[in-house]
Order: sequence, then structure tokens, then C-alpha cells
Amino acid sequence: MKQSRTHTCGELRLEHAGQTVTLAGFMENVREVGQNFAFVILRDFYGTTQLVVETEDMMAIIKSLNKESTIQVTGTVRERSSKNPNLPTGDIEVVPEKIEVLGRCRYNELPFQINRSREADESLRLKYRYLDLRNPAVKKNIILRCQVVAAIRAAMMDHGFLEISTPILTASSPEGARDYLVPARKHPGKFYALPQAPQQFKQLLMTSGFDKYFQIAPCFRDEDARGDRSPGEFYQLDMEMAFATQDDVFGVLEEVFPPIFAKYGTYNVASTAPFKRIPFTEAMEKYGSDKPDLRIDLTVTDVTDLLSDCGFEPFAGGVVKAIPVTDFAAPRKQIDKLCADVEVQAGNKAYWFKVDENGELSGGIAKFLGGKKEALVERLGLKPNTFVGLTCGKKGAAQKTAGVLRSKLGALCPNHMDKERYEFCWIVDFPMYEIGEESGQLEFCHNPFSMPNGGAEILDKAISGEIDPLSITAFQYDLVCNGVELSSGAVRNHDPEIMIKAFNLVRLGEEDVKKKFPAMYNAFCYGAPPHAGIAPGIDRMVMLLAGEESIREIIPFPMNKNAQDLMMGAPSFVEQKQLDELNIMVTKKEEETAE
RNA sequence: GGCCCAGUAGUUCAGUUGGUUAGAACGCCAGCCUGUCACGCUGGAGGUCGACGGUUCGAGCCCGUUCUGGGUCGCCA
Repeated sequence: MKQSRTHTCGELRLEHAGQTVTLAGFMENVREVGQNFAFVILRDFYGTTQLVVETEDMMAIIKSLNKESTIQVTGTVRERSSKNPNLPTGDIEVVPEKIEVLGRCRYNELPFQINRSREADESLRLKYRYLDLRNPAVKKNIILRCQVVAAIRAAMMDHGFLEISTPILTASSPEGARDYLVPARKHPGKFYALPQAPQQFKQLLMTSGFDKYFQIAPCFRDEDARGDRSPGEFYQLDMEMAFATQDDVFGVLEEVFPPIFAKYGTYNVASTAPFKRIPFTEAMEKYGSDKPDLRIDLTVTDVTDLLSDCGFEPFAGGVVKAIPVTDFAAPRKQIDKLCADVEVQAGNKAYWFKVDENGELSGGIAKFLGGKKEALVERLGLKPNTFVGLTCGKKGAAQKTAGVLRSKLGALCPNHMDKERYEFCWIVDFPMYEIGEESGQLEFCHNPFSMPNGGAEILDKAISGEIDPLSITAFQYDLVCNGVELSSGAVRNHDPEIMIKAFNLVRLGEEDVKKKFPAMYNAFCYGAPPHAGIAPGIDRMVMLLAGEESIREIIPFPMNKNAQDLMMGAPSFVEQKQLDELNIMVTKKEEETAE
């Protein structure tokens, strides 16, 4: 059987009229408009072409087929007598002389209509993902992903980076997320782990003298899913640079990302270098978040000194934050909904008052603010027709709630949010340590690989009690775009002595460092270059570019929320023989009832 | 693991105060239709109302339990 084609379904134009062509594709639709007269839509990856069936024998073949069957059609291209200007191929049609069935669709009813698959229940879409992906509207995100990855690769190569693959089967790491473990057949009781990130490998590559490394790296973490976080596996643009500073890393991404966002994004405006740099504490204070959406022009102001004793009970003894919103027009109903939404998401209440058109305070908690009006007007620069959202509580809770309130206010007030753009910023100067909620003791805030700002000296001062270890910041940074945390990175701690001091502060010693990160520690003892890197998430980036709310829309074969692949049936039970080989005993639970 | 929402035809949904035979749209099947392009017209098939239990003369609807899916918090160095 000859399975070739002379043209694709998106290709034929008026100039091809008169030619004999062969097309192949999916039979998308049949419109019968008379006895032995029908229009058939043939679809392939590239587009659709209309076939016009006018003879009894061709009609018989078409009528014998279910939609979505694949066929090969040879026929003559003809100018349409009624053209369709909405279609690229709308000027022509193909009159088939021969139709060959390539793949028969055995079902006349599909789980969902292909062109409306996005409306179907998601678990159904995932089970029949191969049909879902036939929908051009679903397919286009996957194509976008390919283009973005290709553009990133090209840009990184241009900047002198080498793409190096690192192991998928590696050792379990003691810090961070839950590992996916793989039993080692030859070593009963021992396990490989799938990498949560190529973190240690890329630092070892720096130690080996590879100057600039990158990888579109699969990462595996056994943690629960979110709308923007796929369970199990995801991809990062993992990169690392030797003899580099924080600014060197920033410089690369500030050159690589804006053109890609401007070219492939839903919005064609992206911030240019240098991106705004915001210290962590300032971000929390001003935006109530360490991933602020800078498209929103609202900021948070501390009013604790003015309002903590104003007589409004919830404010007493806590921190109070205010967000003034000028030219506020939303009705009372929307304000109530806003506050309710904030409470659900932040787990903490939001309050409000308004400055009416006459400059008087009204609504919400205004009656508690009588004596504070002038001070509030001065602090917040209040003008008539201004809404003021308020949050309170312990410092962190008040900030976080204000952050939630700020983003909801942005969504509510188009005059305070220029949505059609990509706004990048760097969040810098993260704290090195924090007091752990469970332990109540000093712990690493993010990860132990970051270089403390001030190096060995600052750590010595903290160890001797001269300064508060909580005041130490790390060369640790996040890249944020439109309120989405795109990536975390750091200047790494490449000095074994500083590593030990950093660990000393959390009550660990050299032996612990060696035990936790043996390869890296040993390698650094042979002389390592200072190095820095970052790892932007590919999936989230494509999500932003595609304007999708769910990360599953930009992954070809996503798992569901419960980390199941409904199409392949993973995870699944395996043969007893396999378990025996791996020295694994499984207590039978659901196996009896499994299909 | 906590909290919130949903589950009714192949699909997306409606279903009033608990009351006769559970509806619509799209899809599917049959017939008609020679310029459709979301083709149109006529007719038809299609239901364990997620499951189990309870209240009631009577449950899609009320109550309890449970399952499944989605969102969110915890978690994600």
C-alpha cells in the first residue's frame, strides 16, 4: 500500500487548481447536502481541506466510514464555486477519484467531540489524551512548547552554554522534597532515586571545569499537585556558570527570556533588561508576597502605629496593613465577595473603608477611624473615591493576606492592572536561616547550597553571637513573572570551610556535610570555582506564554491530581516475579479488587 | 492529611416545595435535501440520576456513609 501524499491538508491554494494530488488525514466531518453529494473535511497536522463527493461509488465509501477514520485520497484540485474566506484552503476543493481507508475508526460515538474536547471532563480527556490532542486547539500548546524549548536551546548555545545530560537514576538526597525511589535489583535493600533536580551534578560539572552548563532537565518530586504544579515530573531549564556572580546569571536570562516571551507569548510586551530587583523583605512589605505581580500598580503600606489601638477589636495588638485603591468603582456586592475570597485563600480576614466623593470616610470599618482620618489621609495620600483594603494579624499573616488582597484588587480593577504584558522581576537577598515551625530552632531557609552574603566572616559573627543569624541573607534569588515564580537560583557555596560554618549554625558539623553531600563536599576540597546558577521551570513558562491556567494544558501526556496516568494506567500492580527479583514484599491490599 | 465545590443520556448541562412516563443542546441512527462550511429539515434510539444505607405512602431532590474528579491549605531544599 502506498501511504505517501503529495500535499498536506493545509497547503492547497487556487494556483493548484487542475492538479491531481494525494492527501491523507482524519475524516473530520461529512456534510451530506443531497443525493450522492457531500462535503467531507479532511484534517491533518497542517490544516483541513474540503473534499467534494459527487459520485455513487465515492459516496458509498464515505458512508461506510465513521468520522475520525484515516483515509488517503487521490483526486483533482478544483476552484470552489462558493469560497470560504475564513479558511486558508477555502478557495479550492478536491474531487476524489480514489479513496483508500488507512485506519478505520471503529466507533461512531467518541468519548467527546474532537473540536470541543476542551469542554469535556478532564479525566475523560486524560484517559483519551490521544483523541484530545487531535483537537488543534489542544495541539497548539504542545507545538508552542516545542518552539519555546527550541528557542531556549538556541539562545543558550549562542551564549556559550553546553547542554549536558545528567543521570536519571541517582542517589536519594537527604534534603528537599520526597524522592521517587527505584529498587536496585543487584543490591537488595538499596534504592536509586530519581533526581529532584540535577543540582549536585551541575555543581560537580563546574568543579570539573565545564564553564557554562545547561540542560532541559526532567525533575522528579513526589509531592502533591496544584493548578500550576504537575505531580511527579516536570522540566527545568537548569543552568550553571563558573566564576560567575549573581549579576552574571541575571545578565544571561535578561537576554534570553524577553525575546522569547515577546515572540511566543499571548502578550507581545515583555520587560527588558535590567529586570527590577526587589529585596525579599521589601517584597513582603510592599507587595505582601515574594512573587509579586508587577502589572498591578497597588502597594501595601504599614499603618500599625495608626490603627492598632483605634478600637477595632481585630486590629488590637497586631500588625495592620493598608492598600489604597484610587478611582474605585466596584459596588458593595463585589467588595463583600472580594473579602470572602481573600478569607478563603489566605485563611485570614480582610477589612475595608472608603473615602467618598466628598472626602469623608464611609463604609466597612469607617466608624472606628474617626479620630485617625487626617493621619490616614497623610500616610496613604487619600483622595476622594478611594477604597482602602486592610489586613491584620501577626506580621507574616498580615503581609500574606495583604498580598492576596492586592492580587484580587488588581483583578477587580482594570485601571490598576495593565494585563497585556510580561513583567519580570528578581527577588533577591533571601534570608539564609529561619526558625523552623516544628523544631522551633534555627534551620536553613531555602537550601544549604547558597553562599551567605558576607561569607565566612558573617557566619563567624553569628556563631560568636555578635549578630543574629536570622539577619544573614544569602545570594539566593527568584525570577518572578506576572506573579508566577518562574525559578529559584543562587550563588553556590563552593568553599568547604564556609559550608561547615553554615552547617555549624544549624547544629551540624563536618561529618554531617560529608555524609549528606559526599560527592560535592569531596569535590570542593580539590579546588572549586565560584559558581552560580538558576533553574527556570519550563512548564510554568509555557503556561504563561500560552495564557493557560492549568499546567496540564501544556504537557503532552499529563498525570491527574492524584499522580495517575489514566491513559496508560500508571501506577499499576506488577508481576510477582518482578517483585521477587527486586526483593520487595508487598502487603496485599487493593490488589484483590484491582481490575 | 484539612477545608470547599462537583458527580443526571455518548458529551455539556437543566431539573421548581419530595409527587404521573427525568428534559434540552450537541453527538449518534434513519429518511429528505446539488454548494455546504457550527449546513438545514423530519423522525428515532439512548438513563443503575456515582455507590451503599436511612427518612417517607412516595427520593434525582432530604439525612448519613463512601467512592471519584477538580480547586485550595499543608507540602514543594
